[in-house]
Amino acid sequence: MTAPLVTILDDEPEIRSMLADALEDAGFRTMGFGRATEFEAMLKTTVPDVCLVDLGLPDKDGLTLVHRLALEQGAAVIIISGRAHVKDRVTGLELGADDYIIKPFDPAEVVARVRARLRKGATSAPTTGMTAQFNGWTAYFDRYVLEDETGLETPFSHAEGEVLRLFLESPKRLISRAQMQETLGGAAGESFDRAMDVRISRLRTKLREDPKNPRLIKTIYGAGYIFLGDVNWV
Amino acid sequence: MTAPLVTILDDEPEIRSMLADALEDAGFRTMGFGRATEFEAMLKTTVPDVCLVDLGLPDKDGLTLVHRLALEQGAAVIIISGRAHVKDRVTGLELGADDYIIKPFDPAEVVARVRARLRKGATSAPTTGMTAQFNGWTAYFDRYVLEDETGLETPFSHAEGEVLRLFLESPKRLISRAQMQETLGGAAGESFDRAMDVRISRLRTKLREDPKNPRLIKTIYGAGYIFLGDVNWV
DNA sequence: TCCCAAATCTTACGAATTGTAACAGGCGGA
DNA sequence: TCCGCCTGTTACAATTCGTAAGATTTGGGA
Repeated sequence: MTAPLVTILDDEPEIRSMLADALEDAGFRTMGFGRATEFEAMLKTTVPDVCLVDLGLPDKDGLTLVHRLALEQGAAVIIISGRAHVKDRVTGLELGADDYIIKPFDPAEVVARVRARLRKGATSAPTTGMTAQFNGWTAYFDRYVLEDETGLETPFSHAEGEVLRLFLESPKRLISRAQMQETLGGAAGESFDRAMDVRISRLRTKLREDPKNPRLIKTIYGAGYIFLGDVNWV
Repeated sequence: MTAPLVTILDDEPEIRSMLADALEDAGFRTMGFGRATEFEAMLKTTVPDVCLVDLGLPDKDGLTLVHRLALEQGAAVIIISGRAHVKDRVTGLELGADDYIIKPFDPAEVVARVRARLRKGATSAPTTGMTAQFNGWTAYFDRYVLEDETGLETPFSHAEGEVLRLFLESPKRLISRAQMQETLGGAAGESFDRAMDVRISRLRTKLREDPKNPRLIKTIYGAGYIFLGDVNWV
């Protein structure tokens, strides 16, 4: 199994990146979301291990989201909120949250609490497997190897794997540049997004895409990327 | 099924009764203790579901107690402490506590957090044994010896053993450099972290890894290491 | 249809990360 | 004390990945 996946749902980008940095230093994978709708779209294809949820979301009521998460998904839910009243905390926990952290918080404590949640039971959830098959390819994320339909193996790097995983977790769906930047560039410099293009370019090469006619990774000019391909996680 | 049993370990009688009242109102059974020794005596005959532990005990260090509890018993452990520093909270949680509540607290929140712990089935962490088998190798941590599939023995040092144990405890998962630093030398400066690389290099040699194509310990550039191999602790 | 600005792709290069050999200090046992 | 082992440090080679810059493509407007 690969590193546990922690999702971060918060409308403030600085908080997202601060949490992502701390969690990635601790060895977790992270995915960040600024809106509940994007987050919910992800849930359809991916099963996170721990969900950090900010209650003050612009587009949706966080509490009902928490309630649904706790009920439907096996993931642990940790609320992060500026509302410090005992009443808020109690209702949050009663609705199914596993923990409640008050803003402002120390990233180290968040990491510790995420670890505490994972320690118990949370591993029961069938985390997204470490192998995916698509269009003749097989991607082994534990070994960082991409396998041909003929059995020929091509290694891929961590950076390439991050992109590939993002695609495979949300196939046939538009992935905006910002979204990609978020879950990828967490640790890296925020400066130039050309880095992402290079990653994708390198990934395309390994997937032997025809530059004139990409079959798997399609560019949507001005919007983002879309990964076509019938993905099957094993 | 009977009501869950919550134990309260705190040297202040008022706090004990306040918590007991709130918890019993919520439908739990409770047992109160003013000293760690009494509490430990109880543990021999009874298995609580949730343990509330105050760190400021007169007769024993609360943290080591928490550590033992978390390790040996399957019970959930919630620390209640007057020490509010982030550092205290982090160490408490890292030692195995499931939650950390700061005095003064609202009984209603304690009840909510106890419920949250009970909601997810508490399962005890697997205690690591002294011997592990993986891919033809057998590691004896009590003897500091690594055994070949042919029975050939290679001794390994303490430093190498630390790394190997870390790998064997989390196989097929990305282990970040920071995480490794933490469980190994921790205190040392960040600048001299090359020591870790050397440890791993030496371990690789003993495992007879092919430098160009490591099969067991794989490096993830910019992220950490991953140990492939089917581990079986004995 | 043609043109242009913006967006994206690709290549080359260099900074940062990691591997490993060699050296040095420390510690314990003979 | 001497000797051997363990372990951290240094130095240099190898690898990865972001950045810069030029090439190419896209989409809208003339």
